[in-house]
Formats: sequence, C-alpha cells, structure tokens
Amino acid sequence: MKPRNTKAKTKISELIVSSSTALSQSEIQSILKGLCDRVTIYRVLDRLMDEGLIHKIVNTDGIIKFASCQSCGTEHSHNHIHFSCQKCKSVTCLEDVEPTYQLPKNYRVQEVNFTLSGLCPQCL
Amino acid sequence: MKPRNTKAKTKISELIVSSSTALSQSEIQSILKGLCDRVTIYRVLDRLMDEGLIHKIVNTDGIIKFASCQSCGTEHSHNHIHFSCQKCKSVTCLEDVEPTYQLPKNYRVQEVNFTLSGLCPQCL
DNA sequence: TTACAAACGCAACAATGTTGCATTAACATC
DNA sequence: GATGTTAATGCAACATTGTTGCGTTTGTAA
Repeated sequence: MKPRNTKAKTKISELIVSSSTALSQSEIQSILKGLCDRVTIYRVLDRLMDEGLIHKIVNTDGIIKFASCQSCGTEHSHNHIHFSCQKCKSVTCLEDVEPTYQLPKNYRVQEVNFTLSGLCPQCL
Repeated sequence: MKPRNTKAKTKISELIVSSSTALSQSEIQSILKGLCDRVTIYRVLDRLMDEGLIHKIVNTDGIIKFASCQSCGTEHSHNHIHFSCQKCKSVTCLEDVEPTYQLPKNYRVQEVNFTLSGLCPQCL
C-alpha cells in the first residue's frame, strides 16, 4: 500500500507545518471549512503520524493536538517540553528545552509527554 | 455550601486512595457497578479535586485519570512524573521523581504534567 | 423532627472518535 | 491519453466521554 498525495493530505500537512502552535482535529476542521470530511481529517492525521511527519501532543485538558516534526531527526524522540496556554489554548513545542529526570531502573520508557500549562508570552 | 459525606463520595474516595494506580471515570464506574449514576461520578470527582483530595492526570492517550494526593502537602504542586503503561494501561505516580528543566523567562507556569509511557515493572 | 440545600438520578444533549461500505480519485502502466 | 488497481474519501451509523437542567432524595444542622 503506497501512500498517495491527496488534496486533503497536502492541505492538512501544510497547515500543521506552517502553524506555530499545535492544532487539534477540530481546529483543523474549522480552518479547512468543508474541504473534506471530519473522518478524513482523523485518517490523514493517523497517516501523517505513521509517516513520521507530525507528532501527537496531549495538552493538560486531555485535548489531543498535532505539531510538525522539526528538530526530530532519525532517532525521532520527542523529548522536549510542550507549553499549553490556559488563556488562548495554544500548544507550543519548546524544542530547545530538554528536561532531565532519574527513573527507577525497572521501567522501560518508550514515549515522553512533558506538558507545562500556564500563560504563554502573548497572554502574559 | 458545606460539603456532605455521601455514599458515592465515600466509596469513590476510598477507591482512589486504596488504588496503587490512577483510575479513570469509566474504571471507577465499572468497579462500582451501578452503585451510583455515571453523572454522579463526574461530580464527585470534581468535588474531590476542589477539596484537594485527588488530582487529575492526563495519560499519553489523552485519557484522564485520578489519583490520591499523598506527598502533596500545603503547597500542593504535583510536580512529579507519572508513568503510563502501554500494555496494562495503568497510570502510576512516581512521587519521588522530580524532573528539572529550564524554561524561557517569558512563560508563567501554573500546572505541570509529566507523563512517561512504556512498560511498567509488572509488564516488563 | 423539621427545614434547608447539597447531592442525587434521569433524560437530553454536545463533542470526540471509530467503523463499514460504496464511491472517487491518485498514479503506475500501457 | 486511456486503463486498471487500490488508496483514499464521503456518508451513515455507532460508541464513548463529558456536560447541563430539573425534579427528587437525603445529609445535617437547628
């Protein structure tokens, strides 16, 4: 099954890449304004995840957002902090901020999700 | 509005305190097996949060879970790491693990949500 | 025991996410 | 450019999660 470049996929991909903040499915939907079905957005997002072009972020409210993979190279670890603004609801990747922590030996870590919430520079 | 101790509140509170892992609304519901309405669980959880007896954790899938506040004293900051097991879906508070990070100055942090996912000691 | 109101159950609703299936369209091949 | 395949889509239906309004129940203080 070779992936195809469709209108929806191209548009959604562009949208996420050009956005400075992470976008949720509903946000994408309202921006696209009927360009494609609701379901298609979910499926495109899944595909873009599989292809490693975007990554998923869960904000503090449990809302899932998507951002492009910029600094993540071949190893593809999203070991950076995300900031979730409580006022404007924006979620931003702070690519440069790498947290450190010491875990007990008997855990195997496969994914990392560090999200801070509060007020972003625009809302401060 | 003075809080009252009801059957549902007592039971749910006991459940969360005695559990070694964080519980979601649906997990609580299936344990209680019709002791009270679905809506009541949501409302009780809100109340317990307000009273500072439990805290909310968002796991890597975006599922919201609740755990008792143990080591959090008067300052009440949940600045510890949570571990979300991808196999058994359990979410555990690692109270002793405090992550460190350096944030740009122009952010005001109010909440913290650090969740690692992978395999827990039981599933390893 | 009574009275107040916090807490409840129920019904209804909204938002989010998933699945099946018939149809459409991307794209490699001719 | 026409053709065939199959990935991708749209639509309908459904499941789950969370919220709200309202009439009723029940905890608790007087």
